[in-house]
Amino acid sequence: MTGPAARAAWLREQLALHDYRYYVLDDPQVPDAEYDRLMRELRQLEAADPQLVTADSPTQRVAGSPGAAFRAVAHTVPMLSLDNVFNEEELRAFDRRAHERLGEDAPLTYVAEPKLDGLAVAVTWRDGLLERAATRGDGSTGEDVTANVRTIRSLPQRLRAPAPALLEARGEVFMPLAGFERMNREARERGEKVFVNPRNAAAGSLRQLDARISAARPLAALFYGLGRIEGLAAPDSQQGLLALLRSVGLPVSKEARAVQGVEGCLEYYRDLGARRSALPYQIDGVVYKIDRRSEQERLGFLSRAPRWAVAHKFPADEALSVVREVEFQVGRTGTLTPVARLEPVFVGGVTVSNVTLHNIDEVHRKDVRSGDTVIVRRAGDVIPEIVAVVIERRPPGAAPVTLPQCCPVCGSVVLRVEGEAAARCTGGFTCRAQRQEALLHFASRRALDIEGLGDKVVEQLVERNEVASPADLYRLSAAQLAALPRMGEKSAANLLAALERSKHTTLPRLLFGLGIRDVGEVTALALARHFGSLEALMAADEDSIQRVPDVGPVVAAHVAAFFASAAHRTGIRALQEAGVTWPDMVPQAAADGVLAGRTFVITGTLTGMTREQAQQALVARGARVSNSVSKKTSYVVAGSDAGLKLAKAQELGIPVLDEQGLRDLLR
DNA sequence: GATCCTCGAGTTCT
DNA sequence: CTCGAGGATC
Repeated sequence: MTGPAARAAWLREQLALHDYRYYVLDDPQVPDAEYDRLMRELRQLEAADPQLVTADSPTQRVAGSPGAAFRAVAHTVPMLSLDNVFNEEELRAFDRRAHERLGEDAPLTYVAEPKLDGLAVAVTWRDGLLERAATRGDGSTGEDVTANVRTIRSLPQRLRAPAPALLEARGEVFMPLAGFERMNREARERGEKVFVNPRNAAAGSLRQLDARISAARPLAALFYGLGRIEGLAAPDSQQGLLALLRSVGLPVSKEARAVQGVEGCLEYYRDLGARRSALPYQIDGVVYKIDRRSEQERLGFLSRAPRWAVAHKFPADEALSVVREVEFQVGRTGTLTPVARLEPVFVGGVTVSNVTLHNIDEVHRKDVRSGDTVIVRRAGDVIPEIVAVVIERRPPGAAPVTLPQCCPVCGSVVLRVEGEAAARCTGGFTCRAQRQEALLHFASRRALDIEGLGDKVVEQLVERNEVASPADLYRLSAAQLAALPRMGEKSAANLLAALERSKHTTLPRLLFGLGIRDVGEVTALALARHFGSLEALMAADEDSIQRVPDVGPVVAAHVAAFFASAAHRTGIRALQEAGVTWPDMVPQAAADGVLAGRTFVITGTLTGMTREQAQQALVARGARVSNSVSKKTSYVVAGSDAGLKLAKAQELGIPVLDEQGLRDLLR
């Protein structure tokens, strides 16, 4: 692609990037005039050749205009932004240029600091008293936010002596994560709107016209730069500046550190990156500044950024994308789950094109519509989510998503039980999607564990009407399997062997695999233990099923109804006839063993054994193994890379065992 | 009746 | 991992 088409694509990309900075980060990096210039050029290209117009082109939307309600403040010394580097190579190039300009061969001393995800501010103290605070704005003029900044507790109204006659310090106002989450939780409880991320929360709080509202917001600030200073010589290094700021009582990052050369910078970057999620505030990268002021002065400035400092960004974990459509998937139990199909977007290190919206209420709460521009996040947790819709960019005429009346797969009526979040297809096993998902569940690792029977194979088998129920799987021939696409003789033989292996199973696995509503792994085990055999369970009435621990009226009714169905009874007989067997279990009332009465939670990665093996070893000794940490948990076994569960255990003061500790205990 | 503890179900990508 | 909801407990 060359010529106008390539240029148009480039312009769209640039504009999207600026939109992202504007809407998501609230931190535009180009003046409005530059944005307008790019937009004008794109419009001209598209007017000359309408074929160049794409649906997601920024020319196709209605623009919103930012309001200005605060008094303007001119910055005597411009507030510059920083140039960004996104990788090691670009950082090396930056360092090389600095060396060349300085005519210096030895490694340079840098001060490395976290780049906070907040709002840059300039705060002035005259004779030690806080006089004025301003946002960066476009760099030469910002907004007067003195009243709001005064409410930030970590920021002194009066500097500690000896304070210079005048000090304009520059820093970042931000919202610590704990405060952000608390504030959003409270807002949600009151039914108010929540903030998309800490950055927007900080920006919104600072722009509050009513300073009493800002005062209630958990804002904080850290300082790192100098605007003006009078009555005292400016420090001759960045380290000296940080020391001065600290000495007059201003908050300064504890993470700031002097490092030597590019290698020192990279080491700092990797270290901070690894600890990023454990920091109490959100950061989007690292800033390196050449330490010595004499060197800073010799390097000077580019048009709008200093040549002696650079921001090294972490890969973004939020990005903008466009919703192609919202589809409804049908699950094993018939649940209709809305899924947003997105324009593929690279976020958090992977390309995301599908995002679940959980249920229809969630869709309406976030008000996601086809064609909407949305903010997609894939943060520490793996599963991407739609954080919010950028309302300003909604295409005209976009209609709200509605729950389908009929199942999109089989056309059966969709029913939504009053008070329940989920809507269900009533088709049961007549619905192809439900049959397919039920088979996949039956074959899954924790059920019959049929290796090689993945979604593609099952989809084919169901589509060709070769398999309708689990028992049909065991009647498949090598020839039938080998006829499937992407399935050769070898794979077919492997799958048959896996099917053969799966015939020797256990009662809990079978019960789980049948897919009775509300019967998962744990409940299946409890039922198996209590009744000992499938026959005993099938013969039991609702009341006796309720006597199983943790089974109440709802679950008991589902179990009884399942086995009352003639189709299910036939299906089970067919499985037995196909040769599926499982040993009966000895019914046991309560567990005994050395660890009886103790509850364990296993988290993280173990090295010498799998989590399943650890679980079995514990259960064999009479312990309970649960999935969630609470006051009732006796021990948490934490392998490497343990996450929130370990944190929760520490918070609740629950003893934590490492892998060795677990071994000792088992011995 | 309220609250806490669990379990179940659904989901993404490499 | 998160959310919703069932079950147990006070």
